[in-house]
Order: sequence, then C-alpha cells, then structure tokens
Amino acid sequence: MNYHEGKHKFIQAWGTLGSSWGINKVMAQIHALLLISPKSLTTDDIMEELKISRGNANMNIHALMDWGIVEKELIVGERKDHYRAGKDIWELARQVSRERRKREIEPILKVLGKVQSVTGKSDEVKEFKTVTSDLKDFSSKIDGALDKFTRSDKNWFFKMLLKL
Amino acid sequence: MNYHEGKHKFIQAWGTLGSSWGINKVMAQIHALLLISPKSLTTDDIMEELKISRGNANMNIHALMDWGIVEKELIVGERKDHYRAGKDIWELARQVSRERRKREIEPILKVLGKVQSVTGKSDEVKEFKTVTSDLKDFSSKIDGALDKFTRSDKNWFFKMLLKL
DNA sequence: TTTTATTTTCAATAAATTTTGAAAATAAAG
DNA sequence: CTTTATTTTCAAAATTTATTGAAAATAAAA
Repeated sequence: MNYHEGKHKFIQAWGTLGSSWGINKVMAQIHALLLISPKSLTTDDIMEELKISRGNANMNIHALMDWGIVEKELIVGERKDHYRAGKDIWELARQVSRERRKREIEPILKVLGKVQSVTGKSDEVKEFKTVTSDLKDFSSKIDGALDKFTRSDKNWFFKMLLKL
Repeated sequence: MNYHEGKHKFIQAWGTLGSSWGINKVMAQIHALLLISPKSLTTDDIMEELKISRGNANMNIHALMDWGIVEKELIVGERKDHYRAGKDIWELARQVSRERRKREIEPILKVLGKVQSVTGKSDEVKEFKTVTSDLKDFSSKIDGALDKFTRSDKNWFFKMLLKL
C-alpha cells in the first residue's frame, strides 16, 4: 500500500471512530492528521489536506486544544501558528479519559446523587431508588478507576493490563 | 424530591449522556425508562411517557434489542409486546462493552493492521508507521482487556476495580 | 502609524440525523 | 376465511449539528 492511500484510510477510519464516540468527524480527522505528521502543521496545511474551510479548521483545532490533546508550537521566523499533537498514545488515552471523566461522568454522578432523595414507598419508587443507587455505585467505581488511571505511571498501567 | 421529578431528571440525564457517547438520545431515554420500571412496558407506554411517535419508539426499542440490553417479554393473555431491560448494571456494562468492541474496536484494528503495509522510507512514512503501530499495540491491549472483562466473573471484576 | 498577514467569530447555509405518521405487513381473534 | 389489533417500514418533514465564507478583530511588519 502506498503512503497516500494509507494516510487517507487512517484519517477516514479515525474520523468514523470519533463519530461513533460522540466526537465530531473533522475534529478526529485533524487529530489523525497531526498524529501522523512528523512536523507541526498550519491551519492552511490542515485546510488543504482535509479540504475544509478556514472556519471549520480553526474551530476544530481549538476544540482539540480545549481537550488538551493538541498544542500550538511557535516556529521562529514564521508568521502562521503551527499545531502539533502528542505522539504518546498512552498520554493521549490518559488525557481523553481525564476530560471525559470531568465532562460526562461527573455530571451524571451529580444527577444520580440528587435523585436519591426521591421520596415514597411504592414499587416504582423502590425500583427507581435501587436502580439509580446501583448505577451510582457502579459509576463511582469506574470514576475512581479512571482517576487512578489518569494519575498512574505508564509502566504500571501496562503491567496491570497485561496481568489482567 | 418527588418521584415524577426524579424520574424526569434521570431520563433526561441518561439521554444526554447517551448523546455524548454516540448513542441516540431517545434510545438512551427508552433504556432509562425501562431500567427504572418495575414492570415491562409496551410500545404505547413508552410513546406516552416520552411523548414520541410509534415509529420512533419501535425503531429505538429494536436498536436496544440489537444491542442485547432490552428484551421482549411475552405476557400471557396480553396482545401487545412487552419490553424490559436487565437491572444488573454490571451485566449492562459487560454487554455494552461487548457490542462496542465488536462494532468499533475491531474495525479500527483491522484498518490499523492494513495500513502497516505502507511502503517508503521518508520521514512521513516512518512517522506514519510508528504512530499507527503504537496505536495498534495500544488498541490491542485495550481490546484484550475488554475481552477479559466481558468474560469475567462479576466478583472478580469488582475486587480488581477496588484493588486498582 | 499604516499596511498587510493571520486568526477568530458567527450568521447563513448545507448536511446529517432524527422523528413523524400513515400505509403495508404481520399476527391474533372471531 | 374475515376482521381487528399490533407491529414494522420508510418517504417526507423537522430538527439538530456541522460547515462555509466573509467581515471583524488581532497581531506583526513596514
């Protein structure tokens, strides 16, 4: 397979995967592009590679920076901003976990905590409290494990995965 | 908090969470509704509770059955089909993992395998092969861990989570 | 300061996804 | 077999989400 084809396949696949996990396709594609690029890229590079508008490129680059998985790199003597993605996959997974935990797990835990205060003793209320409580317990455990993971040492994590 | 309000909050929150994980909002809401319901529900029950059309209800109920997290329950003497969701959260997580692994991780692993055959020795190609290879290694490890998880015993899993 | 390059914003537009509702298909009852 | 209830399908409509492109803002150079 030639490079051009492989690159295209990878960027497409990464975009599709992103979509099915609630991440905007172009955002995932820009990330894929930066991941495999040996040098940092400008907005114009990204626009051209992915055939997207300036506004779209700019917004998604910023979303990636908000997620903490892409950063600006200032190149001396160059006017344009350059962007690059970290190449360490474990670091990437850690950062994504950190963000999703903050953005999604914590809010749902908050709701599950609140609805525990529902009053009544009908079957419906009993079932509601049991299920939401179980859900809260489970989510808390996952939350704790993710917290541990995002703070853990790379080697420890890989050893643990293997031992699993 | 009264039951009605709690129920509403929970269903809304579950729908929102679903959305940010690539799951259709109504699908997640139907699941939430069945989760907290002490008895199985008909399509009409679901339509009324969530104020959605018959077609919408039917399609999403079927999607939930395809995911293996909702099942039909035949009630003797009743014409209408009844549906129920399993109440065991661990079982739910296991089933969701199983499905996402099959639907999403396996396809990306396949692509990552294929693009490894890219030829050339430029910096770009080198970077491409390194990153996609790292990504494949990492994904395989996660895939393996998920496989283990979906086959494991509940108690073993909880003990492991705690030990973590 | 003025000019030029670059980035950011955002209203308008386009695209993708979801939802509806009614017709067709299926299944149970009479 | 005929009637009635229920489920399924799917084209059209509605809604949501993503994208464009150009104007405004910002930043660097002259």
